[in-house]
Amino acid sequence: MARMNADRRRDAIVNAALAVARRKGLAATTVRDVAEAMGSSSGLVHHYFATMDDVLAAAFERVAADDLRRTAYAVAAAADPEAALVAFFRAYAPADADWAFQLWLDAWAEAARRPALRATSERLNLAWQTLVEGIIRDGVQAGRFSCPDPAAAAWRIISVLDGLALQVVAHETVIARADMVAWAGLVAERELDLGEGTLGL
Amino acid sequence: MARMNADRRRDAIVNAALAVARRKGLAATTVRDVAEAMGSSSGLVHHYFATMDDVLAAAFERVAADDLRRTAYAVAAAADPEAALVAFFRAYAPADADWAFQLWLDAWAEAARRPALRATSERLNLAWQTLVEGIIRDGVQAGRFSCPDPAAAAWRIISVLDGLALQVVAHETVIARADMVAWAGLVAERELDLGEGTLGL
DNA sequence: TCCGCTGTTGGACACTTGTGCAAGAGGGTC
DNA sequence: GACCCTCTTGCACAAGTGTCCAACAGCGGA
Repeated sequence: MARMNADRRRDAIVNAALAVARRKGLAATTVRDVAEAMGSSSGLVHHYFATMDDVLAAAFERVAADDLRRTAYAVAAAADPEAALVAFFRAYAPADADWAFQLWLDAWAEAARRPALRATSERLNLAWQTLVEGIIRDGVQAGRFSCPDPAAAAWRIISVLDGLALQVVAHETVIARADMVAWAGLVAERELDLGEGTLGL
Repeated sequence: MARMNADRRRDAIVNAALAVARRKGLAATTVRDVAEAMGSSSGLVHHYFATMDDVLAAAFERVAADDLRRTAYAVAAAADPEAALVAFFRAYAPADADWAFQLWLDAWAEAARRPALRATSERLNLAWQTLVEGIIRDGVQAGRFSCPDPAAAAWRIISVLDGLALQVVAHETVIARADMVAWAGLVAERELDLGEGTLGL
């Protein structure tokens, strides 16, 4: 294997772990899988990460933080608070991202057994909530939304989305993909005292 | 080990699996764990269940179906639709049932890798939704609730609950346990066109 | 050209996993 | 007492797990 400096190699490991996790899920990803995907030896993985928990946490962080950044960017580019909210919903549930949400499912379940993964998913969940809370506060300040408790409203909006997405990804057939976003949008409209259908989701 | 007939032994295995899953989670429960908890050999487990997937599915089913029965009973005993809804919320989130919800987390995540577990969690999720939908329909018929789409409303109510519970169990600190029920109750009040605080959750 | 640093190897280690199976034991029936 | 059916054992099997480490290789600087 070609030599790399520490930073590049760490990156390569995380990328390889992600490629495997995408196929098998976070919980089923092993050191040897990662090494093989990278085309190197398994010892190399442990040269950079003390435990497998750390590898998985880093891989999960890469996806979730990227998604968050992408979404925050789309939100920031929106013309008004309503558009920002719509941008959030659209970015949250891209049609082909079942595997990414499966990563969340694995992270939440494995949190009980893997401390590093748990810390990462907690941090990122908080960051997503903060993003939504920010959208709401902006809308309230601009006089477009009415919401007595933006923090709580943000948690509720995120939670319906998570709860619905969970059904879509884990059970596929029970809820239609389109309903997921539409229904979460409806909850958001009620939270912010918008007319039903205002967001057009 | 004392001899048992097929039914009793199957029961004993499921109970043992549950005792282990309660401590370690569904995903981390092994054949040998189950055998040890039962005080027997590991071969015995496979005499009754073809695969480990089947054991876990049966164990999960025992808890989730019991909870459902208990909740359905409390709901049926309620004096009016509002009380039925409150009974549902109370039964859904007992203070000491973090381990039970961790089972759900494991089931959802493992659904991608274990067909039997997936089928079971799908079936039970649908049953829970049906229960809530029934409460709503009864309330609408009695003229106490107003709800244009009981099926969708039921999914939304269950999903907020799941999404919030998930944060409580996986991350513990980010959401207060009391807020979980109160917030889900608020969403339900809006779904059914009840005055805010009507349910008193 | 040689040296030393550091990235990299490949396998050892000690377990653990689900599964399959020949052999044995218990209890009821004749 | 003998028989048989069924429950039960205990281990073999092959594969896989995370972790660790002595040895090696390649590159930059002297």
